[in-house]
Amino acid sequence: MGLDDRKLAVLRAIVEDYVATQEPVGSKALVERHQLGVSPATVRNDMAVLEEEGYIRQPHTSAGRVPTDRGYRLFVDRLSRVKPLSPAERRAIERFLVGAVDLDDVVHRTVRLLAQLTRQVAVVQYPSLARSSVRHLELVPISTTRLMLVMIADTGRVEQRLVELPAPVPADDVTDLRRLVNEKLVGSRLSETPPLVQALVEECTPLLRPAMTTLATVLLETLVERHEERLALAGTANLTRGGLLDFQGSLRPILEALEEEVVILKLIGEAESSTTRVLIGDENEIDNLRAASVVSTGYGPGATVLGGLGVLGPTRMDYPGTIATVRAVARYVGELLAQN
Amino acid sequence: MGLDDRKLAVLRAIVEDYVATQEPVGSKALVERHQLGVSPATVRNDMAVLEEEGYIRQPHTSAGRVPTDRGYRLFVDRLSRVKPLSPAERRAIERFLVGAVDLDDVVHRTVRLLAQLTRQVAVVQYPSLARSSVRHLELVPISTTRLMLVMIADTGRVEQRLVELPAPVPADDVTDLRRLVNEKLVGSRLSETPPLVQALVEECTPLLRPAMTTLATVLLETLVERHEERLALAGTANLTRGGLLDFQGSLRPILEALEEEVVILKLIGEAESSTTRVLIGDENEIDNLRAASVVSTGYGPGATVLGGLGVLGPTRMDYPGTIATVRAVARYVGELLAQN
DNA sequence: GACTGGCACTCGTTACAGTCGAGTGCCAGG
DNA sequence: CCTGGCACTCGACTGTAACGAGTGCCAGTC
Repeated sequence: MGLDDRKLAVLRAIVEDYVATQEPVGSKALVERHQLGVSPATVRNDMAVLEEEGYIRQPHTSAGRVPTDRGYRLFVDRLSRVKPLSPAERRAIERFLVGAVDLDDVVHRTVRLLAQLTRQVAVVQYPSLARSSVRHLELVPISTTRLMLVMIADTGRVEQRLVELPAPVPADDVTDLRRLVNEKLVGSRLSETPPLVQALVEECTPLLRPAMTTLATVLLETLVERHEERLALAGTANLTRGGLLDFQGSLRPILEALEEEVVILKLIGEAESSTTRVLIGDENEIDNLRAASVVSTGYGPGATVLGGLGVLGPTRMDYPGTIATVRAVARYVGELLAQN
Repeated sequence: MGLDDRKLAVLRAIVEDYVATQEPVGSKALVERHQLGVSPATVRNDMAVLEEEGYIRQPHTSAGRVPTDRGYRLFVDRLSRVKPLSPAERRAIERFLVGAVDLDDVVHRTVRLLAQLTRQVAVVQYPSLARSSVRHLELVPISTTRLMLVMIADTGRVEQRLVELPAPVPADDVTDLRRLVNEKLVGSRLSETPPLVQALVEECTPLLRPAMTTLATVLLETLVERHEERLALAGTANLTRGGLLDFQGSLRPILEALEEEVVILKLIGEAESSTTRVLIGDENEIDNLRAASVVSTGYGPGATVLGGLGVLGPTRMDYPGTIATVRAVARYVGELLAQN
């Protein structure tokens, strides 16, 4: 039941035309626009087979064909090659990312750039804390019983947290605490800190013990448990392109899903290696996104993955172009962070 | 030309019914649902006057009447009184905001709460830097020629910025720099820092002068010029309620405006006093938001205003309820920040 | 003078019938 | 295996008619 080359060519043509025109494509139009070298009737036969196999479907009898999720999948896997970016796009990327002053700035610029280039909704995860290491810990006394804990990660990410001490702690002791936590934790990956923090408490002088214990709790909470992965979003207005035909008429579920940061993080944050992932319609595990496709990849300096980024759009999207753009942007951001 | 009491009552009834049903309201339905004590014909005459004066209009001949922006304005100014919140709502607010661990958390919880209670798009500005004062400045050496500057404001806001030094600076000098900037700047409002920073450079020992100069530049940039006002957004999915009838059919312009943080900040950040502002449709200066209304207010501990918050929705919204909720949330957040 | 009941009128909505045409499936022939 | 031809389907569009909510106006009443 294998599909011969011509049937694949027909499928490719259908996907390309449908993506371009947003209208069901018929056999006649197909042979006119592509050099298939056969007649419409032949194409119709091929279409019948493709439909039987579930790669395309008819919205109604006597309408043209539309790719199914499965059809897009086949297209992405076997029928398309990644388009190289145009020089203009490359320049746009560089121009956009140059001059970012801090991490926030980098992330914001990236997400806007991605939205603009793909004309879709873009998402960028901040460099994951779990994959960062500690560059410096700072303790700032707010009052005698309150400290502000500031953690600076090697990615430039800064996290802060208020620590309520069980009893007043003099300034000198704060200095000691600061020295201790820095000596022990600086340089280690956040995912590896729990035992180190534990050790800190145990090795600590009795005098500092109570304060260190609370501090340790907050540290563990902030750095490990409360995996506070942040993300930035842009381009939601692009959802309205294609006038409600995409997304089966309602943006509601999409917008809802986009507000659930946790959900989105799961989606793009799973990238362990830096391979590009494409999730098409149904393949998506989140119900609200069954009408959408997601193209995502990991980014980071060299081969390390610090976080994920990607775009979300209608299943009817320009996959080759989108994939190329997502990859390119991820690579540039990776390089940028490497200079850090 | 004055509108007598009954005409005002008719207008109020029209606004209330239209907001509730989202359908043009006719004279018959009006007398049935409200105790106006007159016949439909009389109401029709009143309506004719109201229409002449521009408070209501007919979508088409032989349809009911719909309030105009001007009608809503009159309603808000003179015909409605702020609804007290239900105990359930008060409890919701408290429950939602209790347990926030840091400023980010407070802001995020607030914006979600506001979106949920009003069922509209909510926006919360982070406590404005310009109105905060410096609690502590930290300098973390990254390399011999790079420092991470971390500024902690009294509102709990933390800003960081990379400083590229013109020449290597030994650790001891960094300590000196840290001491100097803290001595001079801690406690002062950010808007008042420029002369202080200037003085710092001038009074500085020749040895530290070059480093201090660069540091000063970054300080001024970060703290003053680059008024980096941040904001949080939630509830965009609520725009889709009312099925595209609101916002004259297209969410596009609204979503676009919401992505322009600068624009939104202008909108809600202008609150100098903590009075509630209501902008209805056309009154809005941003073209993209001509089909929407904005209810905003300032918040902060006591009478000081640290930032703004508000909601955005269709002109056809429950103004009394929304205003009450926005005010209540702002008050709670203010109290929360006062405990800080 | 203000209100009311009655009535003709408007116009959007809905239903239904008819036409058009894109696109199909199938079949007989090359 | 491919092709041209043909009958068929069914959505999109058009035109007509009936319906009804809602109005404006007017003459009559308190």
